[in-house]
Order: sequence, then structure tokens, then C-alpha cells
Amino acid sequence: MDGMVDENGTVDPLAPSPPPVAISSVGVVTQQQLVASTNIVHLTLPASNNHAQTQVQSVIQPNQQSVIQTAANIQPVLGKGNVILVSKPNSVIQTPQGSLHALQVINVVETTASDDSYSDDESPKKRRDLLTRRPSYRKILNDLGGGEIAVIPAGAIQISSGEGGQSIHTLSMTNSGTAGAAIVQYAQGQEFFVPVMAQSGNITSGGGEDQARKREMRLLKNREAARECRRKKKEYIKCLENRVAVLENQNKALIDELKSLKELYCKQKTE
DNA sequence: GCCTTTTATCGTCACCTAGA
DNA sequence: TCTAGGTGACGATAAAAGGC
Repeated sequence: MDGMVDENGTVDPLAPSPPPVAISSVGVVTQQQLVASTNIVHLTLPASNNHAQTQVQSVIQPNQQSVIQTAANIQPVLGKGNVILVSKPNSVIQTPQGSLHALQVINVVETTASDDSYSDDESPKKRRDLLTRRPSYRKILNDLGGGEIAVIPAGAIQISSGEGGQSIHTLSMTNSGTAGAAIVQYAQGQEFFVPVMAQSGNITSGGGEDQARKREMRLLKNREAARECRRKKKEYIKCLENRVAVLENQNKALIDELKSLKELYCKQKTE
């Protein structure tokens, strides 16, 4: 997912890698759905002195100047829309008790209860699609090893491949009446990709054949390009959604921090 | 179970743009 | 100017979802 990190904020490449994802046993973890596609993991650490709990809050904003400094390399745990609100050592947030609390990032949990816990390729829908969808023409072509494009007239063909003509394999072509490629369905369950002559289905000689071949090549490339384009588009949209989630959480955390600072200020003022 | 609607994916065309 | 690649728009198709 190249570029995703940049969209959400750059990550210092020199910073040490974060520890493996896990949650400390002292923390109480609650999970709330703030945004449709985003899970917020809210860590609430029990205060050591009393029963009051210190809310652990922070903002993930690696590349911004703020009173809230981010721990290095928080970003990598933000995948799949999960946004983790964690504490950081240098936060200016004080506890209601007035003592500066060294809130530490313990670890980060990755949720398991939502769809987001699936990897991109493993969501239920994706997996279902993998089971039910016919592979794309290109995939079929690639799976069959490839780039060879045979030009044959449209229509059904019979191939005798067995001994004494025992197994005659029928090839039936779909889309054969239209310009462009056709799927040839092989009787034994295989399919392969065969471009069909654009005009009448007849192989023309000379310049016509060349033109047809050029056209097929262009269509093939454009098909690939369209696929790639859609993939990038999806990635971009996902990236934007992640960014929205991150910014919303930053906003929320900043509001909370402001509230805390106000409380602290009022408290110190009254003393 | 059948029909209709919605959603996702794909291929193609047309257009635009950058580079040769 | 030509060409290749990227992308929006459109229609076709299949599957899921929902209503009956």
C-alpha cells in the first residue's frame, strides 16, 4: 500500500520499529465505532493510587507540530482503518489529581471482532468473490502461461486430441459476434482467451490482419490499464477514508486534551 | 422459490496528457 | 505529430440482498 502512509502522515524511517502488537494486562480496552469504517481502541489505564482511572488519550500526527508529540512509528498499526488512541510519555496532559502522569504507550491492540480484522484480501466478501467469480480474461490468460495470442475465426471448433479421435473437445466461443476478444470454453472445464477478429470473424490478410492484431493488442493493454487504474483508485479512496478517520480522531483527542488543560488550569487557579 | 433492485466488477471507448 | 499510458463514462454481467 504505497503512499498510504504519506497520506496519513509520514513515518520517520529512522525511528525504531514498534513492538509487536499486544495489549498490556493492566489496561482495560474498550472499542467503539466512531466512524463507520474505523475502529477506535480506547485504552483506559487504572490509576495506581486510587480507583479513578486515567484516560489515556493522544493524537496520531507524526508530521505535525503540536503540544501532543507522537510516539515514533505509530502509523504502521493504523492499517485496515483501526485507529489507536494511546498515551505518550511527553504528553502535557495532567491527571485530574494534578500530578503529571507519565503515560506510556504500552502496546497496541489489533481488533479481532470486526471485518477490519481481515486483511484486504481476506474479507468475507473478497473471499466469497474469489470462490464464485469467474477469473478475469487476463488472469485466465496468465494462468495458462500466457502471452501467446491465437487468432482464430469466431465460431465453434472441434479438436480431436485423443487416440483415434476418441476424445473430441468442443470449443464454444462466447462474444463471438462482437468485436473484441472472446472466451473460448474448453469442454474439459478450462477456458482461455482468444481475440476475435473485429469485423466479420474472418481472418483477413495483409493490412487488415495487422490492424486487427494492433487493435487486439491495444484492447489488451487498455484492459490491463483499466484494471490498474481501478486498483489505484480504490487504494486512493481507502487512503482518503483512513485519513478522514485519523483526522477525526485527532480532532477528538485535541478537544479532550483542551478540556483537560482547562480543568487543570482552573484547578491550579483556585489553589 | 421467484422476481426485482442494488452492488461490484469488468471490458471498451473516448479523451487527455506527457514524452519521443 | 504520433504514440503510449491513464482515467472517466458507459453498458454488460453476475452475485447479493430484499420483498413477496
